[in-house]
Amino acid sequence: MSRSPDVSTLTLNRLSLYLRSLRHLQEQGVRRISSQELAARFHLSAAQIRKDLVQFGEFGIRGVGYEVDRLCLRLSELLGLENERPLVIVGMGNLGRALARYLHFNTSPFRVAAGVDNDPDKIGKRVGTVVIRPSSELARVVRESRAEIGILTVPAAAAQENYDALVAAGISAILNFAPARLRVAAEVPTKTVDLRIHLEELSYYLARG
Amino acid sequence: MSRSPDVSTLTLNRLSLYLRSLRHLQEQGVRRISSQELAARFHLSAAQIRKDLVQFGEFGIRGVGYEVDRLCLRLSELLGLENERPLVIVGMGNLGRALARYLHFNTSPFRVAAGVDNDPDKIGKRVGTVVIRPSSELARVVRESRAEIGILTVPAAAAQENYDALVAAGISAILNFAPARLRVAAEVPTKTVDLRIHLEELSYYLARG
DNA sequence: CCATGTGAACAAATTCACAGCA
DNA sequence: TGCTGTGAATTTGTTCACATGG
Repeated sequence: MSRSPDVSTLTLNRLSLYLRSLRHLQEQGVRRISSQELAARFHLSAAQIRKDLVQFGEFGIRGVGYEVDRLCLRLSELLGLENERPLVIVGMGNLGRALARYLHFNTSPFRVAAGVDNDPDKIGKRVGTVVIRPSSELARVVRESRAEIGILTVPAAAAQENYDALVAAGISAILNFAPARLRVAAEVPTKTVDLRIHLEELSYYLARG
Repeated sequence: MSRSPDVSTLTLNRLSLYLRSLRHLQEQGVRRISSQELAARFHLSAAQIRKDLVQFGEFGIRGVGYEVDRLCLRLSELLGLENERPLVIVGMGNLGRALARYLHFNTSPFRVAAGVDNDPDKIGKRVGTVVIRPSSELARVVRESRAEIGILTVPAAAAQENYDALVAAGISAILNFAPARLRVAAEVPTKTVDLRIHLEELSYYLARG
């Protein structure tokens, strides 16, 4: 399979926005749209939309614009959203349990397929539709659930260890919520969502103007 | 008060990382550290550390490095982390409730001071230490709790409306979890954490390699 | 025609390499 | 000497403006 020329995270994240915007248009029955109008409606940049899209093919029609249905489909394929994407949550504390319920609803194709924790009191408890299983069985849980993406919601101190366990269990990508700087595996794309960093950024703006 | 030359989000977020790293060193009893060693230990870039820091003053000693205690203090001041920062959570669904508990522990100076929801069944219920109050009283809740930062955890469809309500209630900064493109108030720094976008990025990497 | 696709101009961010000071 | 602080070089990302083609 040909390795596409590296696409930046910024571009990729905008593709998600475009897709979301286009789906709104779809619901409104809009059939075609120009980059200019798309930009105007959703506060985006028209030139950037075109530049972003053209990296993946010529999806537009000169003089006309883009067909909404077609572009939705292509973006959805590009982002790999046509297949189910089972998730496994590692760490069923407050955040893990909330995500188990939250990601269950309206986040297709992502579906929480399993959850593990190392607290014996939690094992066997049910959250949403998943039953909590022991961290020691992570590899088996990953195999059985066919989970591809791991959600890491353990305390910072346990993050690296559980990250490594996910990698060893054969997971293909990881979304980390622990406020920790991970030593990541090169072959496992990893994103960290660090709430504290966001709060501290806002705090900075509060402190100075 | 002098408006500092604009500092980028990227720099600001790294300052948070530096502070966190330095606190680890502090606990280990390290008194001084060079940018090079700091970079090596936490997988950062030495030149970038220096560039980032020097925007805010000359904190280092040539030929020696940085004093850990002093730099911690300066960064903490810079980021406005010396004062309590009360938070108000708008939308006490799964995510809101989880954050109410999660942000309660070990996230000083951030402290969840209040939570509101518009579901009558939830009003008066207690989550962690906060009692859920009605969204209609948001302005009063903000005033009484002295909340400066609002955490927006409502469904996408209700995001703009609740965002506007937070602004009207006099909040100073907002952290938004709703997967929605907000029309933001220029004077209210706003950050969005969009889980779906992160998942879709990972999905892209799974689809191509 | 008119909106896409695109090279060239511009801007932002990072890295390099070294001058200068403790 | 050895590190910080810093201009210059490089890389990365965005915007502009127009040639191209349906």
